[in-house]
Parts: sequence; structure tokens; C-alpha cells
Amino acid sequence: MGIIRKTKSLKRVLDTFQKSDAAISVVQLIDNMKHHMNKTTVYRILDRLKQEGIVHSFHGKDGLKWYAKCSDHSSHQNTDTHPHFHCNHCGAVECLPIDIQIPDIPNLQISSAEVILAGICSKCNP
Amino acid sequence: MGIIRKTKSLKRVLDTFQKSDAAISVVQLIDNMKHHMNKTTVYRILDRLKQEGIVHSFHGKDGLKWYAKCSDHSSHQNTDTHPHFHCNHCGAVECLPIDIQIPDIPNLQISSAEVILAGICSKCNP
DNA sequence: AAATTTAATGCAACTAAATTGCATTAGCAA
DNA sequence: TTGCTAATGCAATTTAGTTGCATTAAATTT
Repeated sequence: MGIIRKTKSLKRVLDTFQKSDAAISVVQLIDNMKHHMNKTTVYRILDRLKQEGIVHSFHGKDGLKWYAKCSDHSSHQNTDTHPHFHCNHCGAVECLPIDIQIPDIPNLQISSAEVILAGICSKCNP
Repeated sequence: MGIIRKTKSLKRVLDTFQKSDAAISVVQLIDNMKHHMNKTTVYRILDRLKQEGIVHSFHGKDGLKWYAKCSDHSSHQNTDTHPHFHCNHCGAVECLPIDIQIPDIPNLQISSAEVILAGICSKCNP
């Protein structure tokens, strides 16, 4: 399993993630790629990239699915609990390289966390 | 504006929230109510209950919309940042009465946070 | 308690995200 | 260059959520 063939489509999507640290929504990516590949292909490429630990996914504050590349050091950023920040002004979403401290809750075994923060990013906040 | 009429449908939905602290997904609620009202009505009643500060909404780890009643003391639980816990075993979702500490990030103005935790709840974890 | 007003509902049609089945295409190894 | 099959394109489908409009039923007034 995993990525077996380096197709043009795959390279094109991969390029998007390698050129920028920013997260991108599936909807946006499909639109960006619409002249080059089918939306089904985008979905399937994202699945493969995720399986390979190259990107991770999360749900934005609107419930839509977003993807971002995993940071270089941890190739399994899908399992850790770094938060995602959504700028309410420009719409950009970025991974924050910090760890949110989840307090121990009695009687609960917490194994994962998804944290979506929203506000104004540095570019929009002079 | 707000809730003006106490209709049978509204009372029925309200009952669901008053009988239990558990959160419920819209999809589940529509199914529970399917013999009593239309799905459009469920959506609209949830909107009204939210406007009134009786319930709050959030997106579950699957991206679906969930609702839960606001705790009695704070009638604006929609604005605070309590986390929601999703049991991977039984599927139940509950509000956690704690505050997650979001660290200050340089250059970011954070105005809201949505925290979804997942793991095993007390009932499923003997 | 009948008449009136309009919030609330039901229903069908619609939008948009995501998935599936299947025929076709194109990596890549032999 | 050939053969295998992963990957793709495309159309159809599923599902969450929304919208417009005619009808119904709370609540208010007479």
C-alpha cells in the first residue's frame, strides 16, 4: 500500500504542500487543481499523502476538511495535538508549533485532541 | 426575535436536552424525531434554541454538527471554550466542565477556541 | 369563543461535500 | 516493448444542510 506511482497529479498536489506551510481546504485545493485533475483524484491523492504521513487532516471551524503538511521532524503529526489557527480576516489556516496542555480528567482516557483556534493572524493584525 | 411560540415540536426537542446532559448530533436528533417532525423543523428549532442561549453547537471529530444544552449557570456557554469529549467506544459526546488554557501566541489575536477530545469515557472504561 | 395575525411547519427542490463503480489510461517493472 | 495494475476520469450516488412557498396552528385581540 501507500504511494506506489509518482504521477503528474500527485506531484502537482505534493508541490502545493511543499511550497507553503499553510493549510488548505479540500474545496480550495479542488478548485486550484480543476484544470489539471478531477476532484475524485484530489480526494484520493490526499488519502494517500495522509497514509504516508506526508500530510495530516483536520476539520476547520466550519466543519470542512483541511490538510497541511506534517512538519519535517515529526512525520506523524497526525497523531500529535498541535492546534490549528484560523484567521477570521483573511481565512488562512496554519498549524501552530506548540503543544496544548490537556488536563487529566478523572475517569476519562483521552487519546487525541483536535484544537481549532480562531482570531486574527499576524499579517492581518498590524 | 427568539422563541416566540411554544410549539409541540419545540417542546419535544427541548425535552431531549433537558432529560440528558449528553450532546447529540443533528443527524441523530433528526432520526430520533423523524416520526414527529420534519428535518427542516429540527434544524430551525436548533437555531432558535441556540439563539436563546439554551443550547450551543460545535463540530464533532467527524465534522458533523452537534448540539448540547448550556450549563445552568452560564447561559452563554456558546462563547466560552469548554472542551467536548468524544468516546471512541460508545460514540457518546459530552461537555467537559473545565477550561482549556490556550497559551499566548506571539502576533496572534485568539478570540475563540474549539477543542474536541477523543478517547474512552468512564462508562466504557471499567 | 370566534376572528385575526403571523410564527412555525411540511414538503419538495436544491446546493455542496464527499464517496462509489466502472471503463480507461499511464507508471513502471520484466 | 510488453504486460500488469495503480491511478485517473467521469457519471451517478449519498448525505448534510438550506431555501421558497403554501399551509397550519400558537397566541393575541375582539
